[in-house]
Amino acid sequence: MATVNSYSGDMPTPDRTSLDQIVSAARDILEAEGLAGLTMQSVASAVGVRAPSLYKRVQSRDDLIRLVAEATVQELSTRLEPGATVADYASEFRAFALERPAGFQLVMAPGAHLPRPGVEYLLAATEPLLRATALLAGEEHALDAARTVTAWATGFIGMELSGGFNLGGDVEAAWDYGVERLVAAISA
Amino acid sequence: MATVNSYSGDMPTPDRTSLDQIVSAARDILEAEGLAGLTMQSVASAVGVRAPSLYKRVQSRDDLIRLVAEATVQELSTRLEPGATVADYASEFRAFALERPAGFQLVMAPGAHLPRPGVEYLLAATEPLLRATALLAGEEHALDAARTVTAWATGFIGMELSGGFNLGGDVEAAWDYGVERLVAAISA
DNA sequence: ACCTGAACACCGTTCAAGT
DNA sequence: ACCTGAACACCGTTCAAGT
Repeated sequence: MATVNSYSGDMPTPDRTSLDQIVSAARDILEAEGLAGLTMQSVASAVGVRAPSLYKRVQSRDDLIRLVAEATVQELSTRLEPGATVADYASEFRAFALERPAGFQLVMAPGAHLPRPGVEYLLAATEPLLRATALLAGEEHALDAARTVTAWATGFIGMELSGGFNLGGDVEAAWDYGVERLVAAISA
Repeated sequence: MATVNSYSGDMPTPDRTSLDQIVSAARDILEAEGLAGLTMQSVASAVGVRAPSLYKRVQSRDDLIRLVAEATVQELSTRLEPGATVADYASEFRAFALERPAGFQLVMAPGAHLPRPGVEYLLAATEPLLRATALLAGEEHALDAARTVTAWATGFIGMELSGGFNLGGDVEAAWDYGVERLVAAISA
């Protein structure tokens, strides 16, 4: 006679985890252990299953990494509210990067052989910046200006995260100097 | 009786490879196969020995990666001749990055858990740029200006390499626009 | 002295077998 | 239907044994 916890013929077993839980655990492991530490086993263990079970929800480790990247851009998008100035946008961009450095790097500077988030996620994140740069540089230079600001901010943050500022000096002051100069540079 | 090729007691066997050859092979593999493809076995096979032999010249895979990063910065340094303008410097920087994208990324945007080249290598590479920015921005802003230019160029190239320019538009024109604006921005 | 095979503890991934 | 152990082909690294 079947008890509540035993197998009862053809009754489907309840799911022991979910894709959301897997991606969320993967994001935390990425920040704590780096990309090399993001293994199928570590993720599986974090959500309470064995590694092979992950393949029910995810096609491969690369697929999981792509989902992590997409969740990261999506979170970034919600942080970058429309209506902000270019300086606000840059500030929020940097704050996010310092909170989730590994995720930020995965999105903004992935290695050549790493999966990239779908274009639609990147477009959503750059939308509000484009509106801010249009105000400064004019509609016809909005894209160039947005790229210039994004490139600078991404490069700056990357150097900051990888300790590239070992020549000394005040990092905050260097950021403020850069924002000020960039904004002036793209203003028509 | 011993022949030429057989072991003759205590005579040391001639080295079958060298550290230079190992690092050089590793750099080529990095570009061709990515960091994940840079395995001790692939490097060993490229230089004609077995993986365990590499540990005679290299402490670990991470140590080898550090040596690769340092050789890459060193090559970059020799390319960045003193006396160049900021625009020249940026151009050469980008040309190098497009030739050795994986090495460039390893040096300029390493993940948090990757080995970094020693500071002396980075200092040597930034020296000529500091002299160029001093001419434009004045001695007291030379460092801030150099960081701003380097951050922008690194970010731009990173976006270019990772396909971040999928919103369309002319990448060369965007580069020229950025250089022009940056140079103007840091000029006193 | 340098190099190697064998071994160990890990990876990602597949698949038949369990419930 | 979901989950698992066992298996396979890989990793990095160590070490005793070969020359």
